[in-house]
Amino acid sequence: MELEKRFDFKNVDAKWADYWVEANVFHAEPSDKPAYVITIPPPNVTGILHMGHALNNTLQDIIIRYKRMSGFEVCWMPGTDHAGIATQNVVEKQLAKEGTNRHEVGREPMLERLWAWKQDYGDTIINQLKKIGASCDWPRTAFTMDDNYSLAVRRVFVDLYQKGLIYQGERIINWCPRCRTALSDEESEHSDKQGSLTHIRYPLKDDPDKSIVVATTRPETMLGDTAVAVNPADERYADFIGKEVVLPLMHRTIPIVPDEFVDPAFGTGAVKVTPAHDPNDFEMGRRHDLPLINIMNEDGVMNEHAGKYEGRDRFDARKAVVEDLKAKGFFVKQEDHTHAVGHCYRCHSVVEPYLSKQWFVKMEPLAKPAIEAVKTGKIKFHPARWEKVYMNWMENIRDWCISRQIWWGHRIPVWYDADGNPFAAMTEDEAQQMAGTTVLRQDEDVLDTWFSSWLWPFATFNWPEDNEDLKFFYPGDALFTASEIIFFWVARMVMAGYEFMGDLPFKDVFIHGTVRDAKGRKMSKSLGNALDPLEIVDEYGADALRFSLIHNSGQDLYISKDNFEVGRNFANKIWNASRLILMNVPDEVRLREDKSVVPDTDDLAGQWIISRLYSTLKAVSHAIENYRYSEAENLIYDFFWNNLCDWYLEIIKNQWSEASTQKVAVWVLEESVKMMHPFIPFVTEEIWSHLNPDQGPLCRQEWPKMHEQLIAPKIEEQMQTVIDIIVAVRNIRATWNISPKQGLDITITAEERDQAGLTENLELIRSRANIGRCDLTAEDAPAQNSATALIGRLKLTVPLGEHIDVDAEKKRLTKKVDELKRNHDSLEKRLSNENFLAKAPADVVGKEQERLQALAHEVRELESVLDNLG
RNA sequence: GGGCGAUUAGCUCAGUUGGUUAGAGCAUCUGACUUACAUUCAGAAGGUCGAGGGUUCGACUCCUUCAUCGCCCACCA
Repeated sequence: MELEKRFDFKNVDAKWADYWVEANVFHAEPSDKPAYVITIPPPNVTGILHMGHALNNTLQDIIIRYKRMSGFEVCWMPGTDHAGIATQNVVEKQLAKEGTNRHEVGREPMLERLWAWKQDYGDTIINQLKKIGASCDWPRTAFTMDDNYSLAVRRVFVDLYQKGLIYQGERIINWCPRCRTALSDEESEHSDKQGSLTHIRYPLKDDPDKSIVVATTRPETMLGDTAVAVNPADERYADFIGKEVVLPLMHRTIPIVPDEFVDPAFGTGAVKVTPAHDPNDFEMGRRHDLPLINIMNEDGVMNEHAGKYEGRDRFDARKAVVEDLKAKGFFVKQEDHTHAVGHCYRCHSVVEPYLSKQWFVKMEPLAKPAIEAVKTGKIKFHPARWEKVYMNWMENIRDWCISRQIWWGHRIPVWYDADGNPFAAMTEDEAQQMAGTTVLRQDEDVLDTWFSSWLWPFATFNWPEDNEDLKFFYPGDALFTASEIIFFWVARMVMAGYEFMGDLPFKDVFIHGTVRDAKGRKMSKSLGNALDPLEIVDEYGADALRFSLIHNSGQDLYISKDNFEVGRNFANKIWNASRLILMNVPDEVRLREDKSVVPDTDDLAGQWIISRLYSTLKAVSHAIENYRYSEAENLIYDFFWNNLCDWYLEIIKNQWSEASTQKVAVWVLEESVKMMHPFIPFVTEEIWSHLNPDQGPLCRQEWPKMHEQLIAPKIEEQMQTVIDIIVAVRNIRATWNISPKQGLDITITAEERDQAGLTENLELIRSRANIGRCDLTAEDAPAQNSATALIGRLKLTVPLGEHIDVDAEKKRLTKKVDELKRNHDSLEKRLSNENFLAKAPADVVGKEQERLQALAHEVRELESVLDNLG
């Protein structure tokens, strides 16, 4: 059996990406195995795979493949989210190109277009996930607007409505004038903007010479003012309270009211009150029974209540109002002012606080068990600090505005009769029965996209239907995500889980970093700095993409193209090492009967590599269980490359004819590809198919069985000494410019107790370091014209004749001795410190004493060598 | 205005209850056409662990102050 000379990752990637899906190897059904379920953030149907997805899905796939191999019935539910506003925006852009808009097209035809769009592009990201090897349960692929899912959404709405947790109310909400819909607080992203604070004079009605000056960041809203407020304790304005001012430009008379909310220290200490356009003003308006004047249309254009400004866009009106105030002498001044401005999280338009009738969910009761779950440790965040972020939000939770004035989504299951009485029901029939009439009108609005996302962990298993899947796969185990959607999604899933399933949706929440470019900027299409994962797959391979991402994953990842070479090189290394082994191991050994038996070997290198294999396996399993993937990868990399390839495969180069060598080599390779598979699935799957054509795919094999007793510290130590000696010889060659081809004689000076272990391995040292004679002696070796190296208690002496420059060697050794002396002296000082002796634990002191002796020994040795060098 | 995180080799990152000689990969330098791999092999060099102070026998690790960068939250117009 031979592998192709060149590792063609493109073929391998395509072959297995297809096979895994077609053979349906990732499908899970309720069974007698324990379940392991992860909750994947369903990507938007608008999405194409970006680096963040690639990282997120790789992390998930590692644990999933690991758990699958470890005997769990693993379910990773794939799917997409309808992403209401985002998707509608995309299709609206198409319409705009055609010179029309959704209002011209009409609701039903627009929905048809949206569905058609979903049909055409909805699978894009799913197909891309397949290419990077995400081992999802593909036949279960879900969509948040599937029929059964929609049923769950309505069930939840009606249920919460009946419990009194959903209500309708007229409030100031975040309004996106571009999308023409309400947004939740979370959907309005605040960022600091350099703006200005405009000071405006409002003259008193009875005494126009006197006036009160207010300050505002949104001058145009003055058109809707219905009062001015001052703090009742503010002496400056004591006389003004109860009086009236004339609103400039509008010539309306409005009262001056006292309100505790006003901070005398800010601005002028007097606030214009615009109840229809500011949440605080709205509250003040309620307290003082002020009228609400809405001056703006849904698209941000001034309406008939804005007087002569009607028909002008809000920012346009802002300028005009300021100009007119200046012209009429009401303008006082404008000063720079930085403040946070809300932006639509989908289209980035400036969000307008807007008075509107919307549906809300009362969140406090839902938050209670969700807080409890994290407090008691039933749900854990990794890293744990994110718990604080979650808690802070949960404990200060505010009601959730869930209605959206768009068409793409779950239509609110509420019907109104002729008098406007609402009936929340699963179907129109049901509503008709409740209403006692067939003349009903359904609410025009749809639900926030997250109102369906938060049901994902159980709605995807056909809740509310009671079924085996749901019983078996709920609750789930882990969730992996970036921090951005902790509030949007993670927190709400926990609440929904407790409210509707009576149990948490997952136990571990793993928050990973954000992928940034080499300069630390977020990768984004608009910046043009985004690396396309599929391009990387094409150029470096899917394994390289995965391996390199994890290799670089600390907090946030700073990624540039070169970073993917690590993964590509490693995959190539795996390929070639496998090729070497497959070339040298006969079929009867490779296909042997006793596949489960660890081969016996009595040579040091064989025992060593097996010991290293199991040391690594143990550490890797442990690291994966603790979500320390980059650590696991380093362990694997170090083992495979530095132990297996650089030493073991080199050592056995001339002993391939031995049966035990063949067995060890093929065993180590088999166990290695299993161990590496979660991280680097494509190349390992391919190699496995050559190693074991008849045992089914590697992804369904069992995780290597641990053999604790084969971890042999003594063997590893012995081998390490051998390695150190060989490295020392190579080092001497490099220092004195002696070709590896030129044989050398060496003498190893060792105490009696160290000789036994060495004698058996001299042959190994000789062949690896190209040594002619290798003497092992307890006597001191002659140092004339020789290079010297110390390896622990051993001394290596290499006579070099004319190759050596004695003065240079003296200089080199002197430098070393000085360094050793420095260490020795500081150690000695520490060991003579009574405090240290008294307070440090005995084993630390003991270790230090041993080390001091060793150092003293080394210093003596080198000094004597220096004396005798000649 | 609050809260959080980061700062370790030229670059990207490790460093698990404080234990002394701080580790990788890439890049750099030197050498190698060795029949698995030049996406390779052998060797080397490179760090007062952001700054100051403190706790301790001992600090990259714990506390504190500061600096720089980044993130999140917040209805001060």
